[in-house]
Amino acid sequence: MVEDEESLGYLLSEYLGMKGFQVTWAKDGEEALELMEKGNFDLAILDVMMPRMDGFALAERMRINAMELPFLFLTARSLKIDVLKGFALGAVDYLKKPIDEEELVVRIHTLLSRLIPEDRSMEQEILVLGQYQLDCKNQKLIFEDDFTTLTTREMELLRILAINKNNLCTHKEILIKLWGDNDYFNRKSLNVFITRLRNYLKKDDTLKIENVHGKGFILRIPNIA
Amino acid sequence: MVEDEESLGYLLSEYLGMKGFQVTWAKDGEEALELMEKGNFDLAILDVMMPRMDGFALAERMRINAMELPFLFLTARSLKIDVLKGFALGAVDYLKKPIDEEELVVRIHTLLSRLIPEDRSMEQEILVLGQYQLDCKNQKLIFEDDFTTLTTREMELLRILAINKNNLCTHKEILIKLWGDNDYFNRKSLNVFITRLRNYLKKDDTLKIENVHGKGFILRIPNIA
DNA sequence: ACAGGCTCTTAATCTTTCATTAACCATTTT
DNA sequence: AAAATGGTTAATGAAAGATTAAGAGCCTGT
Repeated sequence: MVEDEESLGYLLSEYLGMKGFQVTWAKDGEEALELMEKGNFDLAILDVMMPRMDGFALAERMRINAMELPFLFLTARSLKIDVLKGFALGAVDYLKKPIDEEELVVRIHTLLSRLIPEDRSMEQEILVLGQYQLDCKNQKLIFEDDFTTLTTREMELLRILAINKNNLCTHKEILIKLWGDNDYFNRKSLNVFITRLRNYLKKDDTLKIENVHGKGFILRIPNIA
Repeated sequence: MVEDEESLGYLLSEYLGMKGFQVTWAKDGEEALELMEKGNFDLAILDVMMPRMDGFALAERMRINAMELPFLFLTARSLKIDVLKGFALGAVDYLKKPIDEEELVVRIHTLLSRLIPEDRSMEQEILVLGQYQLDCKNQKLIFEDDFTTLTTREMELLRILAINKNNLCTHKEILIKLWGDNDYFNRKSLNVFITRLRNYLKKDDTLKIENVHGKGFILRIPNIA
């Protein structure tokens, strides 16, 4: 929750805590962005009217920093233009003040129940990567008649890159999925694994793991017509 | 849409149809249930106050009949107890009358994008700039078969200009959005980036980044008839 | 219990990238 | 003409990334 106002912030964080949510209260946009870097949140509640960086600007910055965190706005400004702007920025809800705490709670529950169930249980077993094949279940990377046995981490990383081939996978996304936490050391680990995968994949020189500075990686696999 | 009132029902179904939705209008709960039996719907919009069977009762019946159709309520009764009851029944949203049609549209879009999993259009933002395409997620500026990887700042700046194509983007607006602060040095930085973008874009000489002295910049893209 | 593989993390070091700043010139406004 | 604003190019330094090697756990079998 990002809320500059002491009284409302206190009231809401206490109330939501009482209702079983784990709430972290940031008092301005800067603080919020720092906290979000760590990454372990399910939903952000942003006040629109804040002195230094308003909620809209914060949402914009979140997008720029590639935070894939759903957010909703709280605001007294119920002008139509603001509501539309809010949704245009990608908000999942837009609540007008005065906030009714109980309503907020049920709306959060509704949103979370829609947002969290992201089960990827039905994944493909064998992914084709250029001249390679990745057998996820057996953790084999197959090239012609030969194969390498990958470690669990290597396989999971390659699998994420492969599923999103030719599309950016952000550090955050990868780290949260594989390490459960986005910090300095895990990020270093990730680099080591990227190097390993690059080595494994160099038999097919059309495959490239590209880096997008400050953002993440892209496994580039040329599309053959 | 289930709405007993002639005028509002007509207005809304027309408006939503105009906005590209395929709308079926049921005038009471019974009719709604029949239609739902056979029809393939994505979302139900239920008025709460209806004479024979109200929206809540209808939602209850839908649950009993195991219809797994997401629904939202429209109502003039904004009593807290009603809002809570609405969500308790499984509503995905609860909108208070008077309805603002535009807000309704964006809320429906937001809901559908969350509810229909295959919708990846949100992330795949690709803007067309003359002969170029800007792939925002991957930070690529594509020209024919070739592409350049842009830095984050370059991409964000070009994105803002592109979204407001042929319209002025003020320095202030840009600086607040990308740098979070509007001062002398950031402004100098902005100039450097504008120069870079002009370089990237010169393969299509119909594209121009114009300066409006003392105000800001305009990305001019001729509209082809 | 402990030796020997594995696997992952941490460290150390080197390379690359990119936003910023500076320096200087051009253009526009007053 | 002076002052302010805008444009371009290049240098700089901090941050991010790449690579290699060493260290720390963790199984497994004896």
